[in-house]
Amino acid sequence: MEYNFREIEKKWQKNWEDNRVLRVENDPTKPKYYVLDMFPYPSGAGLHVGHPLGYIASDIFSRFKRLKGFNVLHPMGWDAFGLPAEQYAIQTGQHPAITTKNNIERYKSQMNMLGLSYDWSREYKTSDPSFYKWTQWIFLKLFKSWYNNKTAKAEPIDALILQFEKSGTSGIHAACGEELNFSAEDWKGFDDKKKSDVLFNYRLAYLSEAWVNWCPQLGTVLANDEVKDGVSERGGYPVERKLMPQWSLRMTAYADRLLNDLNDIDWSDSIKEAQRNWIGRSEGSSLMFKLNGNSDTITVFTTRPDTVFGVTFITLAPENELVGKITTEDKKAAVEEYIKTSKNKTERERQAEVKRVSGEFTGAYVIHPFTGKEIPVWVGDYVLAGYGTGAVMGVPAHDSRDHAFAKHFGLDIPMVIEAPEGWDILKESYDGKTGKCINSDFLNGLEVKEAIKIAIEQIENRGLGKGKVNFRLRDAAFGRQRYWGEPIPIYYKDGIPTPMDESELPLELPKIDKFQPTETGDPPLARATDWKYKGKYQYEYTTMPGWAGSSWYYLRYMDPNNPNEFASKEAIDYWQNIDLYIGGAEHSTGHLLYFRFWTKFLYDLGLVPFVEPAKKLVNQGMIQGVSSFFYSLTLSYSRIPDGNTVSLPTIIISKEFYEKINAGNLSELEKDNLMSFCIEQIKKLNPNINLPHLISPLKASSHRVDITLVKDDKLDITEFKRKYPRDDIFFYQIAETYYCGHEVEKMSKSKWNVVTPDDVIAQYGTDTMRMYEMFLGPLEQSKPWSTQGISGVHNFLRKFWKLFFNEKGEFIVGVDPCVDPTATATPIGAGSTHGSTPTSSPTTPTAAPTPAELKILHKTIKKIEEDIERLSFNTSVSAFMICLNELHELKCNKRAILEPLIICLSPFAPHLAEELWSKLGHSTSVLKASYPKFEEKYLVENTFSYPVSFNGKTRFMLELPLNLSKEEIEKQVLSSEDAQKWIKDTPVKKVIVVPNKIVNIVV
RNA sequence: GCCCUGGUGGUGGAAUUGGUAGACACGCAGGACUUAAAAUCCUGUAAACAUUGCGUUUGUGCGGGUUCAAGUCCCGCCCGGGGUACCA
Repeated sequence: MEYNFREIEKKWQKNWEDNRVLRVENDPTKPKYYVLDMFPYPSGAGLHVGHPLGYIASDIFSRFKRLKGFNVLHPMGWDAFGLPAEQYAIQTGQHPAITTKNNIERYKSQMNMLGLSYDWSREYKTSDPSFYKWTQWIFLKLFKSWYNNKTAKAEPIDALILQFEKSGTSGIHAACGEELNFSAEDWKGFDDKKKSDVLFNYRLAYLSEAWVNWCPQLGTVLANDEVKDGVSERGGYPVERKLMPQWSLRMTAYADRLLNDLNDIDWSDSIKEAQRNWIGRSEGSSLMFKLNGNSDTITVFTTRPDTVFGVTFITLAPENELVGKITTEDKKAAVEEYIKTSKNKTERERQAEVKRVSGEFTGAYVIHPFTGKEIPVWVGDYVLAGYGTGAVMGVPAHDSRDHAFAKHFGLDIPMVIEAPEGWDILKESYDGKTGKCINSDFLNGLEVKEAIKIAIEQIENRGLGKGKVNFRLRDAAFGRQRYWGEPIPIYYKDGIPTPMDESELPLELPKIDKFQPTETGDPPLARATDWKYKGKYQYEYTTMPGWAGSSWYYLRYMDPNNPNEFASKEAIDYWQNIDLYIGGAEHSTGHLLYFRFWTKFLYDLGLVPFVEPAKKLVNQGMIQGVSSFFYSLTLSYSRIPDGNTVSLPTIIISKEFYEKINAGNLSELEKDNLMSFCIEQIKKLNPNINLPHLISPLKASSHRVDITLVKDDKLDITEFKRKYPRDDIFFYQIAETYYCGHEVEKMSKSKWNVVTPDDVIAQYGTDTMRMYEMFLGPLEQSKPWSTQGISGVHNFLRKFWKLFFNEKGEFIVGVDPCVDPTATATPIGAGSTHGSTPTSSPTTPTAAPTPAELKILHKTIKKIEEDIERLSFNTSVSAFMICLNELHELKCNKRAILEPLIICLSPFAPHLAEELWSKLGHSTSVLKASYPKFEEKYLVENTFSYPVSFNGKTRFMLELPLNLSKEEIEKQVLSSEDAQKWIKDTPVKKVIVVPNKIVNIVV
């Protein structure tokens, strides 16, 4: 009987669905295991072969954990709010909900085709009001909380208000926008609006005037992690800085915990490192500089207070509000001009100009707090408004940026830390953190590390500032001027942002006629007519960003249909946090930070009993596409005297020609031939034209071609011509085969290099696809997609299948009543031969297994288990192949061996396993079986084949009993014939014996 | 620039704690079966030299080092991939 994967796979996918075998109950009697894939944003393109890599891995892992007796939660849902569907809506008018729904259907059918064991009864999408009700609910909790630095946790804002009423800000140590100081009386005197403004300084979800990343083309604000290289991550549109009222989440309050707790989770070093860098903790000190002849002060943040005697200027960020205040009359025009031009720069321009120094002197001076010297104050856009205090002390000798600035404007560069011998401080700053202080008064002679400590002490003693920690991490911009997101449950009453009551949630997205901003520049939600709180008050028009729902979605799977809570306490207590989380590395600083932040917040509120959402995180590598290219001449003409237009032919040339042309290596002869060919074709296309004047030098360009037209770099010219039926395409000097060039790139529709799992599955089946993706290499490694080698995996499955059949195609592995190593979960129904009828066979498949066979089996059981546990799926596929090769050699088809093997294989090739399992007479799914127990006794050997090496080079093998002592081994080895041959007359200096490993003889 | 990764046959990759480098698979070559092909099965396959056979030497990006022993550890470089970008 042939291995008919098409039939088998269809049959079992239907069976799993019909019998709801993949359903998971919250069953406290069983140990839990939570395996989660990062849920996808369902784009219109569907899944390509890169997507399933992680899904298959997590599926194998889940199925394995089930076999090991765990109650496994392995759900899937949809990150359904987002920009692409809305952009599409703007272009076509199709409601994003419809686009999203269609895309989800496609994704889901593809996932089912992959045999993924999701419990679809727990599915949801973040755009369901029943889901985003709880996203809004968490937002309200954030709104109603502040962060108490004393207790290091979020606390109710009401408690803070009580404190204000009692004692004002005194004794309060809060995470806030700016340090405020007011008394209880002051507080009581504030009107409602003022109180609201003050509280926004403390709330974890707050509204403020803030510098934001504004993307005019998308018409919205973006978070830092949504901006890459100064352009939007989605769409690649320019981003500029803009000051506007803005909802933000006070994530900076959690910076320390987000950093420290990284130590306790099993995530890859690279992700942890990326997060550490993103959070960017730096220790230093604040330091005040008094303005000369003025009561104002400038406070800077520095990590190098040891260099304070090397300060020769102060630089303020252009956005710093002190600039306007301190600039002297004569400098005003120039400074204002400078601020204006720097403000108008997009982020991209600003970044591109990093190397170019710019700035302007304000005319103001400060007094150096230790030397009393006058120090000029400058403005420069290398100083960022959003970091530290938006002001730096310029120490040109020991900071490369200050150095560039000082050099450009001719400021002093005095050395205060001893640089290594021969260092030219005028040429390059010495930024190193070792050396002794010089020219530094009380710091002289101290090492940098010690000097930093002393300097901070002095600064604090003199009341000039204090030791401080700064973070690069910014508060997360939370509002989007967009339609397709969760509405923010806030309305405006007398101009005061007021939260809705939790009982009034969800606040549903209103219907609107168009998805663009209004004519007056308001977000699309302003188009909703009669959309007012209690018919009276205007709602907030911005919506939440794409990452809002994904910051807590993993909790909803635990109790997805609960109308009363985001998830019940019982469900959360049972499932706890994610045991294994798999997804792409592109989320390392966005999603994964927000997701950790929200978890910590929910923990502070006592809503979840853990501080980290995912214990273990694995990033699957990207599967890249291989794009194909063809090459053509770029033809151009000199002006044609009679002014007629000319039709240009497309002349396709070989890769060699393309390279030669671009390198300018074409010989005169080649050039002439090519020219006359071109002229000939041009004449064909333009019969009435006199000789056109081709311009040399020749130019050539490359073009992507759909990879479905290319196989092994060979272009299918017939297909190509059929697809592009034009009479102006000519192949130059190409007779039969055209060899395309290729390049490895990201797999994407626009690059014509997409391979879908559908194609692969149609040809080889799901089980082959699953195993092949795993066989490609380590899960975390990126690799280009190639089907070279897929036949090896396919052959393996066919060979495995054939083990169960004789030459006549009859199923020959019978029911053997005496051996059932799988035991516990599924006793074999006595005599019930469900499926096909076992027949007797000359190979006696019911006979007892031999020690050799048992050894093969148990070696495999052990290896597969170990490999799955460390997510090394590629080596487990090899292990199966080795096992099969060995069984094949022994012509083994005994049930006692094959039945447990089916279980081992079932996480990888679940359909094939189910089919064989049922043919063996089982009436329940192999999903309900138990992973076979590994028995050490079958692997025990009494001899070991020692590799014997001389000076580290292996020369021969020697089989020796295991129970020999080191000395005996040495004796045996040295007296062996082979060893004597190698030793000859040279004296043996030393013999190293590592029992059961190796023998090394030094001569 | 900085941080993180990786670099092993013709190809994908294996070697888990310093202990037989190249498992497994693809590809290729040869053979069996076949009228023939496909499929299947068997054999070989790191390179160089030698070849009648035994073999010998080299070899995990490059250069050093530690060690009885290095793909694995240390130092200095080169190259690819990813992240980040004036963070004071």
